[in-house]
This record gives sequence, structure tokens and C-alpha cells, in this order.
Amino acid sequence: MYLVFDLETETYSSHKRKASPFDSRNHVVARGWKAQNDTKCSYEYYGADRTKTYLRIPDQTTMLVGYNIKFDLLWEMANGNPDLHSFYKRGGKIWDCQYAEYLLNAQHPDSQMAALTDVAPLYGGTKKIDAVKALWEAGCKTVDIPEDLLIDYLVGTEEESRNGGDIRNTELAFLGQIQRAIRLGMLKMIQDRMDSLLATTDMEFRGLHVDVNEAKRRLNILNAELAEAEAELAQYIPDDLPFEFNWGSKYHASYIIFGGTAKYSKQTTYIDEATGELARLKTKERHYVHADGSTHPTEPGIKYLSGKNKGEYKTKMVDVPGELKVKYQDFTYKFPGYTEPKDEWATKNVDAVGLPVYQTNSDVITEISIRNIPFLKVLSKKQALDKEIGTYYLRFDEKKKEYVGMLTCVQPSDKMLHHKLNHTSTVTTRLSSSDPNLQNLPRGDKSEVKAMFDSRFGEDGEMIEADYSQLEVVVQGVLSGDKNLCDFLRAQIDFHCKRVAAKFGIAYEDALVWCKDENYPDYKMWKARRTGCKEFSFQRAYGAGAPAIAAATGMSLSDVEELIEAEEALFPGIVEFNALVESAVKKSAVPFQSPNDAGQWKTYRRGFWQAPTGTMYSFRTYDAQEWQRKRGITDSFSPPEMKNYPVQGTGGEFVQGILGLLWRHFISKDFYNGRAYLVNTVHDCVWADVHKSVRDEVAADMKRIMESIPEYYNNRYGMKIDVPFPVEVEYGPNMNKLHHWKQPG
DNA sequence: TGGGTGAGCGCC
DNA sequence: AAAAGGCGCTCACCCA
Repeated sequence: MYLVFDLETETYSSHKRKASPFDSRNHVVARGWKAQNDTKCSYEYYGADRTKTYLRIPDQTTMLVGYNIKFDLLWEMANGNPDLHSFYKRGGKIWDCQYAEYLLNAQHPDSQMAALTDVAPLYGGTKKIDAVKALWEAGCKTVDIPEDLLIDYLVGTEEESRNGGDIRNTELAFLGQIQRAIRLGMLKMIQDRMDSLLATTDMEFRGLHVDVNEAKRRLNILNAELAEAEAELAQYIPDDLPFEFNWGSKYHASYIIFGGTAKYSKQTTYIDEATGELARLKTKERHYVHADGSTHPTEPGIKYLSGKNKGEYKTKMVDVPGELKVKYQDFTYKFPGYTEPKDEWATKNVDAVGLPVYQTNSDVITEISIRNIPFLKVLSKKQALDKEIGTYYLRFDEKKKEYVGMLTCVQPSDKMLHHKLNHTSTVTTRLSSSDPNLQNLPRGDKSEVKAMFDSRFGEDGEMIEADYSQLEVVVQGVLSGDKNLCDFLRAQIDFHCKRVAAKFGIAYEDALVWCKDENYPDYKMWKARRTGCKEFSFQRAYGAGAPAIAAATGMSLSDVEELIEAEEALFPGIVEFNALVESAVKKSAVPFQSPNDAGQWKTYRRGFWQAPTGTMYSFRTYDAQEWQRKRGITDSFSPPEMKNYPVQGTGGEFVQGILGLLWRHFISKDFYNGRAYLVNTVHDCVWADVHKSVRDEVAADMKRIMESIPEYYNNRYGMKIDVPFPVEVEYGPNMNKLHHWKQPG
């Protein structure tokens, strides 16, 4: 039996969370629900009463249904709902209509983060009551919304017999989605992903513990380095510069390196068109009056002969020219530049005289670094420091008058950071992360940012990270079934060394030693060669063509083409699989209208490919390339997208399936009696925060469950996966100090 | 002043 | 024959 529910809460934002359940100013204002056989919705209105309330979940309930249900679940967890854990423990499931809609529509951008008011009408539901939304948008607090109106919004009006509103709309969407899911062969897949949503909801609720002292210590060091870099850079700013130079500006950086004309404005005097003279303010001054009627500011003239001022000098107020007037006017300043740019570095932006502004990114800086430009090194350093401080630590933004950076998301009271893991924001079904994004933290070899993430259990705790090795290569093997690839995967071949061996005509066994054994005499050279091959394989995985790979790796085009040819000969199954996807996409293509780059409406197509698990991927066409146009082709699918989505998406799907299994396991263990929590996931890895006393048990369980992908998908989906999904587990005091974990004994 | 955009860059 | 995948965040700049 299902139970639909929804909450209306107070909406204060803190730490980038709207209506945050972690903000003590917020509370549940009203709650609505409807069980499967109810003929109308139920509700409770609590108004300003801040007593913690919770949803009763009857024992016969097997599924909770909601719209963006993570929000409501987080509130139930924050309020300490006593029914939730036992509901989960007896196998209770969820259905999030927002997530289902996104998957049913093949992750079409219009279905990403879709609103209930847009989805409900598709299933016979109604649009939301605009008045409530308008009140919220006008800054009205939820408690100040009239009770009648809020309840109508939540469960429908009395005329609708309270069988309407968000609750009924959610129920209608749910029932319709189930039918669609069955028809499309997607039910099992969606249900599995709903369990992953439970896992990430739990991760958000638990949050990450931040060692604020460590963060501050590191921030101080970075700020000192930044000040030093800026002081050094200051000497390269022209002495006569009439405006403030900003090294952080891409425009300024381009001008000073490549030359260019900056536009700046300053307040200065100007010619009054009426008089032809410098414009001045008008002002009044008291002057002495002389007998001839003239006036003078200092020399007295005639006196009053009578009246109350009798005997005093006669004066009057006269208009005189005042201060010179100033206004903002645009000026230009030309920088000579240090070196010549390449045409291909031009950006779309132009300087004050219409010449292009050039890229000053790290690739460009690297390329011109041999040209003896004095400040390049320290400029790169400043750019890197700006990025690290502003994104991952804390910086006061003078323009916004507020702090920016990841540390703004840390709650001062308990040093916890509740990030977001989003399930409906990508075209490939991958998860995304935001507020802050914990999926793009700099790696340990680049920065110490990760050191601030430590255990909530203090000295008694540790962090665990469990990673799939070469997940996308394994998935490529599963999808294509390519014999050689699968053989290599089963033999645990290091693909990068394999490529080194092929490219340099040496034995694979030699490549393994030469690239990995630090004691081998030419280790450094071979390691670099392996890194080059690694880059090649990443580019290949993304579906990149030969010219792109050549540009990225610095290899010659013919070398790259040779490598690609060798790959295709070695893995013919991949070529076949790619062709299969392409033909399915083209066969299923349906036309749609969309504006092109020039803003004119044009006909494009959208085609589909469905994975063995049921996940649907959709691809749109783009304006054809010039050489295609000559042959009468107007639009075409993107080969890189068709090669990449199935692999990236299926990898993501496997990890999500596993997140669900991991979370179910943690639930069954009562989170190891409150001593271990899943806290984050980054595409092919999972983080946990554990008490040391259960570390080995948790690590072993995680490894076992994560490596069970073949078993799980073969049983549940009838797949025939016969390659391993090896997982490496690491642990340590924080996320920057991890070492390899091995099963004890 | 505030939203939108492009460039740039962090991760997988 | 040809085609560089997926995200989110910060910054500067533009424009309404």
C-alpha cells in the first residue's frame, strides 16, 4: 500500500539551502497525506507551532510517494520521525515523481528538476494555485499565508472534497508514471534508482564533518601566498595607468600579455555645449551692491538709507559660476603587450577598439611560458590561488558584500556541511552535486582541500573511500561484449601499459615494470609515456576524434590515427556496439523545432537508445558541419555523444544500484549501531565516515557489496556480465590522507 | 542592482 | 573522412 505525502515548511535559507531542515528558524507548517485507499486527502495545520511533528507511517505501508521527496524525507529525519527507520527496515520503498518523470522522458532537459505544476497536468492533474506561489515570491512567510489558502494548495479545496492540491496531483502523476514505466520496460530500473535516492538523502542528512581549524590554517597560508604573488605582480603594472589594474580580469590579462586597448571610465571635466566652455555648477553668492547697479564680492558699495537695515551695506544674492562640473566619461588606454598571440586564441570578446581579447588559460600560458615574459609564472600562481581560495575556502566578495566559497556551507554550530546530491540534473543519469559541489574537490596531488574533511567521531573516527578501478572501461566491456576487452578485464590488464607496449613495440610485461617500478633506470620517461597513453584513453572514452586527441595530447595526428586504428582492430566489438547505438538513434528519430544559434526556428531531430537495464538515452541533432551541408545534410547527431552517453550513463546506473544496496545494508545494520555512515559519492566512488571500531567490518562489507555488480545485474536484469568490477578501498584520518586498505588476516 | 553569459577550471 | 563526453562554481562583463 502506498502513502502520498507532502510538507509545507517555513522557507528561511541558510548555507545555500532553501527551507533548510537544518535551520532552527524553519519548521513544518502543514502536512498533507493520502493513503492508497483513501477517498480524500488528510492534513494537519500547525501554523506557528514549532513542536516537531512527523508523518505516521502505518505498518501496511510499502511505498512512500512524493514530489522531490528528498526534501520531505530530510524534514522527517530532522524531526526524528520514529516510524521511518522501521519502514525502511521492513523493506519500505519510495517513489519520487520528479525523478521518475526525468527518467521516463530520457533525461530531456525540460524534465530536469521539473516542477509539479508542469508535470501534474500531463497525468490529469491540475496546475498549482498561483496565489500561494505569488505570496512566497513576495517574501511572505509560510505561517502568514492564510490557512485556508495553504490547505487548498496542499490537499485541494472543500469543493474538491479535499481530494486535490499537491497531494492528489502527486498521486495522479505516480499512478500514470507506473503505467508508463511498465510500458517502456523501465519499472525495475526506476525502482532501483529510487533506492539510490534514499542513499543520497541519507548522505545529505548525515553531512560531512569539517575540521574548521585545519581549513583556517590552510586558508591563512594560501592568503599569505596570494599576497606575496600580488605584491610581485604589482611591479609589472604600468606606472602611468589611469585606472585600477585587475590581474583577475581576463580582459586585463589579455591586454598586458598580448597588447590591447582597455576601456575605462572616470569622472572628469567637460565642455558645456551651450557655452563652449568647461561646464560649471551654478551657485549663489552674496555681493555688495554698487551705485551703478553692479555688484562686487568684497568691495562695499552703497548703504541702506532707511528701514531696519539702515546704515548697513546693501547686498544681494547673485548667480556666479561654481565648481567645474565632472561626469563619468569613457577613455581608452593602450597596452603595448609582451608577445604575439596566435589567431586561434582569440575569444568572442573584443577590446575598446574592436580587436579580439585572447585566451589566457593555462594551456596558453604554458605555450608562451618559453617566451621570457617576466610575470607569467607568478600570474599562473595567482590564478590558481584565486580559484582555490574563492571556490574551496572562503573569500569576502566586495561586490556582493558577502562571503563566497565552500566554507560558507559549513554550519558553525556543529561544523557539519550538508551538501546536495542531485538526481535529475544530467542528460546521462549521472548524479550531480551542488551547494557545495563535492564532486570536483581538487585531488590530493594538487591541493590540501580534502584534508578538511575528517570524521564526525573525532579521534575515534576514520574516513573511507571505496573506488571502482577503471569503471568506464569495464562498462565499455559489458555493453559491447568485446571479447578481447573482456579477456583483458578478466586478466586485470593495465590498459595504459598495454597501450605503451603496443605503441613502443615492447612486451606488456616489460611495460608494467618500466612504467611502475621507481627503481627502473628509465622509469620517469616510461611513466610519462604511460601518462600520455592514459590521456589518449580518456579522450577515446569521451568519443573524441583524432584531431581533438592530437591537440590534447600533443601527439601527431598520424600517430593518433595509427593508435585508433590499432584499437579498433583490437576491440572490434566496440566499433560494432557504437554502430548499433547510432543506428537505433537514427531509426527512432522524431522531429522537433528549436531555434538555432542565429535565433531562427529550425527543425532538428531527437533519437533514442535504450540500455539493457531499461534506461533510455536521448540524443538531439545539431546544425550539420560545412562538409555535410554540401551534401545536402542539414542536421546530424553528435558521434561523441552517442559513444559516451551509454558508457557514462550505465556506469552511473551501476553505481546508483550499488548505492541502494549499500544503504539497505547500512539500514539493516542500524548504521553499525550509529558508528558508520555513507556520506558522499563521486561517480565511481563512495565515501563513508566510520568509528575505528567498525572500520574493517565496514570496509569489507563495502568492497563485497560494490564488487557484486555482476551478480546483482545478472540476477535482477538477466544480464550476462562476466567481467569483474574491482574496487579499491582506502581509509585514513581525513580525505587527503588515505592509504590502501587490506582485509586483515 | 541583478540576471544572464562566456571563459576558465575543478572533478569523473 | 571529418565531429572533445558529463557536471557546478567563480569571476568579470554586459545589459536591462
